[in-house]
This record gives sequence, C-alpha cells and structure tokens, in this order.
Amino acid sequence: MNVSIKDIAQAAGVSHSTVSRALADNPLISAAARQRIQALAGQMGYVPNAGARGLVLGRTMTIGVVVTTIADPFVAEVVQGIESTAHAHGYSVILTSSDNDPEREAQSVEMLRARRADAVIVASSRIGDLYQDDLQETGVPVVLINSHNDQGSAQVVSISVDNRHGGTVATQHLLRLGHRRIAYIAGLPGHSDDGLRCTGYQEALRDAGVAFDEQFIIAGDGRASGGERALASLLALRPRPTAAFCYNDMTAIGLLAAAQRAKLDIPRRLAVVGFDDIPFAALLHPALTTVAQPKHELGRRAVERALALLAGDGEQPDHLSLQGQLIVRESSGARASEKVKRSAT
Amino acid sequence: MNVSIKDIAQAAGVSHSTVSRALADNPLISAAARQRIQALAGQMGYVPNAGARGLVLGRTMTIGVVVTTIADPFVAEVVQGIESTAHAHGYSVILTSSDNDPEREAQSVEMLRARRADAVIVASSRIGDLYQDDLQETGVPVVLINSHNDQGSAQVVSISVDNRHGGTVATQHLLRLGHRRIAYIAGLPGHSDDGLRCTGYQEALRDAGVAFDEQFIIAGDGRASGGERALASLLALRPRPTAAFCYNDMTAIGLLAAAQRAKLDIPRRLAVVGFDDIPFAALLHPALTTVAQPKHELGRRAVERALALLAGDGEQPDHLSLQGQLIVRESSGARASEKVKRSAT
DNA sequence: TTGTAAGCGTTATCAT
DNA sequence: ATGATAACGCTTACAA
Repeated sequence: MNVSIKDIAQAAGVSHSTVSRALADNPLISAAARQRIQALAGQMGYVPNAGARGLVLGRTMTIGVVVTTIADPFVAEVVQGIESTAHAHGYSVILTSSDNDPEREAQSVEMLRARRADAVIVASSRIGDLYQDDLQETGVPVVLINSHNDQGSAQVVSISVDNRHGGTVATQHLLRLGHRRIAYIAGLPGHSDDGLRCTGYQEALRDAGVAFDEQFIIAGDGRASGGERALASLLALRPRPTAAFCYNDMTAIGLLAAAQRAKLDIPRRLAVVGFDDIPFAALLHPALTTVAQPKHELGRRAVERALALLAGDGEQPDHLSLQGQLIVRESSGARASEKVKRSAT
Repeated sequence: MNVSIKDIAQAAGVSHSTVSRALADNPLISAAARQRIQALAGQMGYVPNAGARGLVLGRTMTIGVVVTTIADPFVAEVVQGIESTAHAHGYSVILTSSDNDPEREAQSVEMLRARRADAVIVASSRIGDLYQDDLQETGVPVVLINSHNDQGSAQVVSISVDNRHGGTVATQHLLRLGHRRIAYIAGLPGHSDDGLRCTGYQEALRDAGVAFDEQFIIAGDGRASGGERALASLLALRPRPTAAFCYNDMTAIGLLAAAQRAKLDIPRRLAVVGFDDIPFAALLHPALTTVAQPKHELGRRAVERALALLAGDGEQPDHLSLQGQLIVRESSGARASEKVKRSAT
C-alpha cells in the first residue's frame, strides 16, 4: 500500500541505498541520479516511514506531552505553543491526558516510553513522582511546566511563570489605584503557586508601607465556586477591603458573579484582579484585569529547552521562570490614563 | 540505554523469540518460562519499542488528529474525547494543528503519513481537499468532524452535530416562551453549519405558524465582534425582535456584552440563545441558554468509527449526526417551571 | 516447547 | 558514484 524505498529502487533500476542517498541529498551521488530519483519518488507518492527511520537513527523526532486534561483553556494554549514550536523544529507531538488519575498517568508515561519519545513535556500541575523515577532512568529529557523539580536530575528541568512577581505586580496595580485594604482570595491550600502569589502580594504591601492584615487572606479553591463563597467572607470584614486580588481568573469570575448577584458594583465598590488571563477574562463584564501567564511562550520555551537538553546543552539552569504581564481591563477600575501608563511600560 | 528483547533473552539464557512469545502471552510456551521471563522483563525495566513493532505489524496503534488550533475550547473538548477513547483502545494520539494555514495543513497530513497513523481524525472546520486526495490514496480511514465528505470514499466518513435539529430546538424553546419575533444572528456566510442552523430556525417558525421575516436574519461572523455589531441592527428593526437565536455562543457573548453596555435588560427586553455550550456559557451573567454540542461524544464517536473502519466494518453510513441538547439557563428568561420541564425531557 | 531465520523500511559501513 | 550487507527491535513462519 505504501511505497518504500525498495519500490523506487526497482522502478529506477538502482539499489535501495542509492535511493536512500538521493532522497537524503547525500553529496556522494551524481546530480543526475539524484534528480531522477527524487522526481520518481514524488510521482510514486513516496513518504518515508518515520518508524523505520526512528529505529535505525535512535530518535523518533517525537515529543510526548502529558497533561491532566486539554479541556482546560490554560493547558490548551500551552499545548498550542508546544505543538507549533515542535512542528517548526520538525518534531511531532504525542498527546496524552491523565485526568489526574495516577493510573492513567502511569500508563501515559509508559506509552511515551514505548513510543520512544525523544523528550517529554509535562503540563500537569501534579508532580508525578512517576516521571521522575520512570523517565529519569531512561535518560529522556523532561520539562515540567508550572511545577517543580524535586530531585535534581540534569535531565529534568522546569519552567513556570514567576508567581511571586505576578502577585507583586497585581498588588502594586491596586496600590497605585489608591487601594490600601486589599484582600487576597486564595487558591487550593498547599499549592505552591498559591503560596508564591500570596508572598508577592504581601511583599508589595510591605514595600508600599501598607500594614498586612492576616484576615484579609480569604480561603478559596481555585475554582469559581471558591470565589463565590469568598464574597460573603469578604463583605463581613471590618474594615471592609476595597479591592481583591484573586489566586486565579476562575476565582475572580466566581467573585464577580457573586458580586453581580449581590448588586455590588464592580469596580466601584470592589476592585478585582485575577491571574492567568484565560480567554474569557476579556469577555467578562466588567472585563477582568489580570496577570497574564505567557501560555504560548511557556509551551514554546518548554520545547526549546527540551531540544537543548537533547542536543546535550548542559549549560541550562534547571529552572526558568517567565514573567507574567499585567493586563489592565475594567474590573480594577483603572482610569484611561492608568491603562495607557501600564501598557506603555 | 533501552532494554531490548535480546537483552532479556541473554539474561534469561533463551532465544529472543522465546522472550517475544513469553511477553505476548503466546500459548505455545511453558508457563514456567513465561513467568520467569515476564518477571525478568519487569525487573530490567523493559518497555517494548512501538516503532519496531509497528514496522513488522504494519500498524502503529496511532491516530492522527488534525485541528486548526487546540486553543479553541470547542476543539479542545473534542480532542479530549478523542484522546481518552483512543487511550482506552490502546491507541496513541498524534496532534497536529494547522492554524488554518493550508501549507501547515499539508505538512501535518504529510507528517501523519510518515508516521503511518492508522487513522486520521480531522476536527478542523475547513474541508481540506488535501486530506481527500492525499490520504485517500493511502487508504487510511479518515473521520471528519463537523464538516462534510464531498467525494464519496468509503474510507472517509463524517460526523457532526445535527445543526438543523439544533436550530429547531433553540427556536422552539423561544416560541414556547411566547416569543413571536425571533431574530437569527448568523455566522460566517457560506458556512454550511450556519445555513443548517438557520434552516432549523425557519422550520420551527413555520411549524409554529409564525411568519418568517427575512430582515430578522442579521449578519454576524461567528465571533464576539459579530454579535456586538449585530445588536445595533437588531435594535433598529421595526417591529423589534424580542428574542435572538445566535449562530454560536461567541456570537451570543458579543450580543450580551453589547446589550449590557446599552443597558438593555437580558432576558427581559431580549431573550438570547446560543449554540455550542462552550465552558464559559454557564459562567456568564446572565448565564447563557444554548444548544450543547456533544463535544466529548463527538470525539469518542469519531474514534469508534475510525476503529470500525480499520476493522473493515463496511456497514457504516458515511455520515453520522448527533443531536445537540438544549441547556436552559438565564439568558432566555425561562421560568423555573419551564426549566424543569426541559430538563425532564 | 524452543530455536533459527526471514523480513518490516530505513540508514550507514563497507567494498567496488 | 554505486551496490552489497549489516543493523535497529520486533513478530512470525518454519524447523527441530
């Protein structure tokens, strides 16, 4: 069904190795033969068998990607960045999702090993000890996105958004707007992202000489429901906060929804800033001010680092962090001048 | 670096074919040897080389997926359904995105051919003549999601949501709520989805004995911007429509945004129904009533059909259409009783 | 029950 | 400049 190099050889009346050379633009072959064979290959609809090539070359030009679920807009955009970058470098992407099920996760990793993926990128927030042990022994480069590399293997690097910086930037924005009582609606407790964003928030307050009030940290869960529940706690506070920085956009969305139901005017009575810049942030009303994660770049850099590792570039730091960018929209109540000032920065 | 079947053979003191049989649970082998070898393989961390296996077996247990971009929530959910179903059947997914660039699209297909994907699923709205010609000649089963199979090849089947039915269901919902002047905010002209949804809309009107007014079909573009622009046209109409059925959720979101800006009360002054049920539809305020596309199922069925084709099941119709489900939320202004009635259906 | 050998489609190392 | 030949890791007749 599929034309092989041998079929072409036969049709051209040469040996299959000559065909291989002609197709590989190998210099030690006559220009005439090369052209003739290449033309013939084109006519016959020849497409090289990547599997066979991988077998002899020892590399498959394949990158394995492990995600919890691609039906998460954040993950989807990262994967988009991974795919386009991989493609640009001649690599294909094998996608596996784990749904946060450890068993499926293990199967995914096994499958990627079976397919001999040249590198693996993990865009799952859970840190699988699985990858560490299982992949490490094979020597396959692993790039972790938004999670950390506990064991210090040179073949495992991580890359993430600078959560502390993001927390600082978001808080500074609110401070600049004149807010002094700023709440932080937290994510899932114990999540390191959450801790770092909160640290950034506290640092910004401290640097601005604003007293930090412990009760202004309100529990959440990283989802809309957490934001919705948070509103009541927030409104019960005395003195009441005038602004809230949320762990992520989903939390902010929940907060906004609850506020709308409570007829609480956003941003006048409460300024809100999120984190992530999911696609919907811009479509909300009021549109959400947020710290954008460089999702596409995260994916692109992950591939680039994987390829560098593959190329044996040992000069890489084992962690890279990218800065998020504040996107000022309506929910924080910035005036036009403030917006201009920010976007010019 | 990777343990091969030969390494195990050597360690076990048997031939490599014995190992192969033991690992494949081949019946013609002593139970003792089988267990001993399997245990050994486990200890040595053996993972079979899928590429080598594909070479000899003639199939790669791989499904190629072509999308425009996975950073589209609809596509992402479909791909999620594809991946989990493929995984359940022991298949891996190779993901390629085309970004609507014909050149990249061609490269993607070429790459999938090179990787010898057993089947290809296209979740891109553009119908590439590419797939048709290029893939068809290889005999690889192709499943088109939400697009049509022009040439009638047995190896190319398509699967989509029943757009006409969806349009009917959405319109009937509005009719049942008492609306008689219902507008349709269209998608990109020429898009067959758009035409079918509009047909369903008109049929529902006709069946209800409501006169169809041509000017109630308002231009859109399938994106939020189209919905935003549509509001002005809609408000200029005399008599003014009391409800709008939008080509898709993004259009509805734009319409809602414009309405909010114009301080037009939704659903009281204008009831709105969308199409797709993207994740954000539920988070909007008012939450969007919409016709849900069975995204996960679309993915699942696509894989199942691909596998059936692969198994040589010739009994498949060349097109399958799944019914969308009306999800009643706030934007259409249904009362509680109506909601209950619907969800019980 | 096991081993030997051939072959899948490549690339690469020999000769020639 | 080209042709044999081996090798990659696996499955599977065919022998034994």
